[in-house]
Parts: sequence; structure tokens; C-alpha cells
Amino acid sequence: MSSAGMNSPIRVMLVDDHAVVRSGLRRLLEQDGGVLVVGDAETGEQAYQLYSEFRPDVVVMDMSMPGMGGLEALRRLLARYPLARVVIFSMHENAAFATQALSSGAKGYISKSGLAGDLLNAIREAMVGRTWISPSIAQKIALQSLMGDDDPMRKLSAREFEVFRLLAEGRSVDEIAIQLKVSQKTVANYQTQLKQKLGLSSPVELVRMAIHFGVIER
Amino acid sequence: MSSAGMNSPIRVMLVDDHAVVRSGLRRLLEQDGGVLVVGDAETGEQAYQLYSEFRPDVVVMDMSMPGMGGLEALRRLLARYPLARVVIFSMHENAAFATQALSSGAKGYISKSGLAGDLLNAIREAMVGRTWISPSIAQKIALQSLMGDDDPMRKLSAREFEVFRLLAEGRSVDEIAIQLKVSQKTVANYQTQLKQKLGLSSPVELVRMAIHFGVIER
DNA sequence: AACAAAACAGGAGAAACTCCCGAGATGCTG
DNA sequence: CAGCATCTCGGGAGTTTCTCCTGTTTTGTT
Repeated sequence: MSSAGMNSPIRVMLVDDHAVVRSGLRRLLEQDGGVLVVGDAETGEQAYQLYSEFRPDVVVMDMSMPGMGGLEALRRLLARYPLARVVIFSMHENAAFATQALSSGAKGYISKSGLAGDLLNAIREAMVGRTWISPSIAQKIALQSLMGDDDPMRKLSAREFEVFRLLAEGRSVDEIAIQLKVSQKTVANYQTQLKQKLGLSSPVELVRMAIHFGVIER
Repeated sequence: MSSAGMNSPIRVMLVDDHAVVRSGLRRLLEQDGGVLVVGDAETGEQAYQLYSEFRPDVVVMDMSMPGMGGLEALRRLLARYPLARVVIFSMHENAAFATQALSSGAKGYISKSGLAGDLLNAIREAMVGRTWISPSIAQKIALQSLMGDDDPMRKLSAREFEVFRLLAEGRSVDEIAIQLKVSQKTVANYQTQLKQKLGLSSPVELVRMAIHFGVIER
């Protein structure tokens, strides 16, 4: 990182659907961290539109947002602005999500339940092109890649994972089709593929697997 | 209960698929409790066949057994021998199962994680025709019947509950049909009814409800 | 005995899923 | 950059699975 303290601050854009969270983060980052929050957005769509206006160095994005959701937003943003540096800030203390986010191109994955310093670390690292992961999550990923407890979730493509998640949350095929703006046919086909890839025979097993790997709560 | 201590022991039959558990229980009951274990069985089917041979005063039966399972075994046993006194001995610290067992005619519902004395209590009470429930479970049932947290599970008949449980565990309709020795048609129909009674629209919600009420783990 | 509830299952049509295929996009990799 | 693999997306056609309705038989209750 560029040596001492008198540098110009890192320009950050916050994306989170909860206004209070955004305010809190802004306060936190600006007071503690040599960061300037140049703008924020409530949804992935908005982030996508405002990115070119704010021109942030780093985007800090919540993962669970209404609408397209963080993962989808991440991928679209990167598709349009390949040089964007995005740090995912998630409530999911969970390897499956992290893997997905990172392999979709995120520069960091930070758990909301971690320390404030972690987020700053991630932002600073992202700024210089490196990747930073919450220690607790790094631990989990490392562990499960060492153990044979191999997460079948990693075999899923981004889109597949998305469909998997939505299915597990109880959305119907039609709802998902609408949300992702594709045909029911496509979603139905994804569903079939998922069952194959994960070795599932019933929708019920899908849910249980999702719960087991922490993709959904409860 | 018949006054003092010099009575002939209570004749008990143990039904549990784990041999070690049976041995342990036998030891426990015979040493501490004025009980004579006159026989045991590993499955519901076996219990059904051996009942008339052993003629126990009380049957102590595990609830989660392979094959037909404890609930089914209980109901068949009682169908054939209406005077049988059965105490259910379960790993499920859980009101839904208890309610089902009791309303199927069990004389007691004891949690495996409870005290040894509870089981003896239940056996002695069953012997004289009374019903005994683990205090912790009694608490739960009492609480939820006082609170409006009304367990929709109680609206299910025994058979419905069974099908519900198996579905939630991820069994397919066909598997269930075979296991319960009924047609797929019947199971499919139960499934539809369940969704209606419980207000479920997707298999996913079924699993979640099952987890919420402790019918399945995780 | 009469009645209600539960268990069981068939038929017919609707909905959902599977399997197969192919087109267009993107991304590596030699 | 050409070639090959992967991903995304969806149509067609057939199969399976649900749903809704109906009816019989058993069981339990008053």
C-alpha cells in the first residue's frame, strides 16, 4: 500500500438496502479509515447506474438485497466495468457464498459479524488490487478444502447457484423466471441440472442441502 | 399403585434397534427398578410378533426405528392388542412427536435425554393405567397450548403426520408408498391434503415447517 | 345402530419436470 | 486468432407427478 498517512482518501461507494446501515458504515469508514464515501445506492440496479457518476475506487456491496441480489449485481457491474473493485459485505458467515462471490470477481468478502477493521483492510487491499477475506471465513474455506467435506456447491456456475438459492428459499419456478428475466423453461432446465449435479432426487433434499451449507437460514 | 415393595416385578419388553441401548436399559431397569425385562425386539415388526409370546405388562419402545418406525409400530401393536401398555422412549425432545404418540394411545412419552427415574416412573404409572410424560416435554406441550403458538401439526391424523415426516426427510412418494405398503396414489393424495391443512405451497415450506417444529433435524 | 372421521385408491386433466437438442456469448489456451 | 470448452438461454415432446373429485372400507364414538 502507498506508504504513510497524507494520501488522498480512498473513494468508496456503499451499496446496501438499509439506510441505517449505510449511514453507520459511512461514519465508521470516514472517521477511522482514510476513506471518503462518495456516494451510495440501495439496490444493485442503482449501483449499476450510479457507478459511472461516482467513479469510486472501491464498491462495498451488501450481498442480500431485494431485487436482483448482491451476486447478480456484482456480476453485472463487473460485466460493464471490468476494472471495478468490489468488496462484498455479507451477513452470511459462510463458505458457499464467499466462494461464489470471489469467483465472480469480488476483491473481498467480509462478514458483517466481523470486526470493523476487517472491512477497512479489505477496502485498502482492494484499492491496490489484492483480495482480502474475513479471517473466520477464510478459515472455513481452507478447512473444507482440506477435509474431504467438499462443498458440492463449488461445482455450480454463478447462474446455477442463484437459481439454487432461490429455489431453496421457496420461490416457484415462475417467480424465479420473472425475477431473473428468463423463461420458465430455462429455470426448469436449471433445476433439472442442479438436481443432477448435486445428486438430489427431490425438492426436499435440495432444501436440506441448502440449509446444510448455510445457503439459507434455519 | 399397589402399596409396598415385595410385589412381583413389572414385566417389560424393550423395543429398540440398537442392541447396546437394549442392554443398557435392561441393566438399568432391573437393578434400579423392580422391573423384569422378559424380552426384547429390534424392530416394530418383531415387537408385534413377540408380544404375545412375552406377554409383558409394559412395552418400552424407541420411536425412531428403521422399517415402519415407532409410531407405526405403536399403532399396529395397539390395533392388535388394545390392552397393551406402551411407553415411548424417544430422542425427540419435542411436542409434535409426543402429541402424536400420546394420541395414538401410548401410556407415556419419555425423552432419552431425561433422567433414568423418568422412565421408571412412566413404567410404573403405565402399569396401573396412568400416563406419564417427561417433565421437560410436558412443559413444552403446556406452553404451546397456552400460547397461541398453536402447533398446526396437531391437526394432522396419525397417518398424515407419518407421511409428513417422511416427506420432510426427503423420501419420494414412491418410497413412502412402499414403506407404508399403500399405493403411490394414496401418498400423493395425502401430500396434497397436507399442503392444504398446513397452508403450504411448496415442498420447501414443508421442510421448513418440519424443522421449525422439530420433526426433522437441522 | 348411526354418524363422523380416517384410510385408501381410481380416473382425468393440469402442471411440472426431464431429456434432447441447438444457438449465441464468453473465455481460455495452444 | 482459431479452436474448444463452458455458460446461458430456451424450444419441442414425452413422461411423471400433482390436483381435484369421487367412492369404498374400516375404525371410533356417542
